[in-house]
Amino acid sequence: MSEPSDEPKLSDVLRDRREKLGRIREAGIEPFPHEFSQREDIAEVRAAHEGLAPGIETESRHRVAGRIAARRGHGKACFLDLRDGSGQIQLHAREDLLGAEAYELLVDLDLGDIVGVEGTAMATRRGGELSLAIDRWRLLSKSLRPPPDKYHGLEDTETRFRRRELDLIANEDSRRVFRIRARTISEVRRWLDEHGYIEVETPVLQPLYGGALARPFVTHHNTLDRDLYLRVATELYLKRLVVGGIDRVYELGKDFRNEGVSHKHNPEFTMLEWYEAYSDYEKTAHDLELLVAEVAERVLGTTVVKRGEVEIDFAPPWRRITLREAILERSGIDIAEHPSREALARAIGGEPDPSEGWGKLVDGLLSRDVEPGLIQPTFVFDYPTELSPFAKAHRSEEGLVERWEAFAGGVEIANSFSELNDPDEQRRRFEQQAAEIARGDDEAQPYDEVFVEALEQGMPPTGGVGLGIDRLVMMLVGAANIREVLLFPAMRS
RNA sequence: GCCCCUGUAGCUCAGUCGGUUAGAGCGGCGGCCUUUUAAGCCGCGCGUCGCGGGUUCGAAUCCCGCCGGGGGCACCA
Repeated sequence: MSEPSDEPKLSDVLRDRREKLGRIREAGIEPFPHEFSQREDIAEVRAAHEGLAPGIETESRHRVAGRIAARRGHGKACFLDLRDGSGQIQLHAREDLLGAEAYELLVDLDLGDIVGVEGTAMATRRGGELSLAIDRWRLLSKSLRPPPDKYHGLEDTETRFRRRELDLIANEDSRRVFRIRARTISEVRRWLDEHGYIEVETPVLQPLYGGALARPFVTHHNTLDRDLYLRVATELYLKRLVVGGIDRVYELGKDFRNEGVSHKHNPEFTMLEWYEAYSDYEKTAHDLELLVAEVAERVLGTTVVKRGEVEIDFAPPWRRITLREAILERSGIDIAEHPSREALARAIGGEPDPSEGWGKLVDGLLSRDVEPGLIQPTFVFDYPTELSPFAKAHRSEEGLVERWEAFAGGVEIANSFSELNDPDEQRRRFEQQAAEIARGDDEAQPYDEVFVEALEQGMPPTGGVGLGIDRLVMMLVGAANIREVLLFPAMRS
């Protein structure tokens, strides 16, 4: 659908618009003028005349601009729907107000053309719809391609995702999703800023990747003649900043993981990570439920969101359960009774993949049996050490680390731990990861000496959180697919 | 990577036990209409039936391959 403009055979629709453009130029009208200043947002005009009684014609003049979304002609008058970024308003165009020539040119416009108009506010007699009775107008940009169907909108998913501009033109639902996304990100920032966190930017291109169990994208720096990785997480750099004395730090940006796409995965996605010194995973859990509830309240006006038929309430406190209990509850398997890889594999019943250690098997139980059932916001606490190379050992449970993951709508939305700050223990964890790599796990962590040395410098006890922004937005808008909340999601091609 | 489904006009879709010239609504074009609301009325179909090959007297329809999309599996803190 992205053929060049000199395609050999234009459809009649396209040809007609080209011809119309020619006629406009011949008439001495510039179809792409430079500006249309001193206009009001359509939403402001609407607000100024809310509740105007049917049949009333005011003297109140307004100047607005936007795209023509629909037209209903009546001979020597017509109605146009004009939409800008703030909203939509009806225009009443009458030949007696505009003059014959201006009226004819207006009627000759196409749906999708962008115009600026001036007129007085009125409400129609029967419907009482607020309208502008226009007496001046000007073409601001000629549209050479037809807009999507004005009633059905644009439904083809491929076109909606590949040509998001058409989706935004056609579908109010889509416009709403991305307004909510923007407000969500801004409210998350505001919450962190107000709680004393410093926002930072760390490298996206990294000589060594780390901070998450994931495969990276590899790229190449030409003049340095070396491979670099696109970050899979911001974790290790942010903790170095905590070592540096930034006690409350966060970064909100893209991570990249070389993985397949699914309804909850996109190769590049927006992640928030924050770290608070002198804190632990109990505190971060409390902060997360507070943050999400406050953001939902500010963005949506409620902590309750609908997801299909189900209502999810983000008001704290969220349910808390240990990983062991969660798995026992959903699968009947008590992982504590099967401490070896072989025993657990036997309990599950499948033949274990040689690249899967005990931790991976536990992880499999979690994502297959537990995660889909966690609809109301839930913290799952206390994970196997093997799965969490950067989390601190549990203060009382052998073999576990102080880590939780938060789930809602059957999807993981956040992850947190009491950060490991013992450099020697961190070294041992990296060695464990090396063993996983040797076993064939290509998502294990490469050894990062600079990071360990940073810990040797001394890092205070710290709580850290990663919150998946796309997934949070999915929850807030009730989307079942991550692509609905990404403007330009990854597509096969 | 595997399995299933799918691709028809600018948009939304019908048509597929193989059979005349491929249809509808919206949009577009021409005409009527000065308070409509998916405005209405009259007339006009604007098309590489995803692409390539095959079977057949005849293919949108059946077969094979390719490309795009969707769903599921796998993968994925």
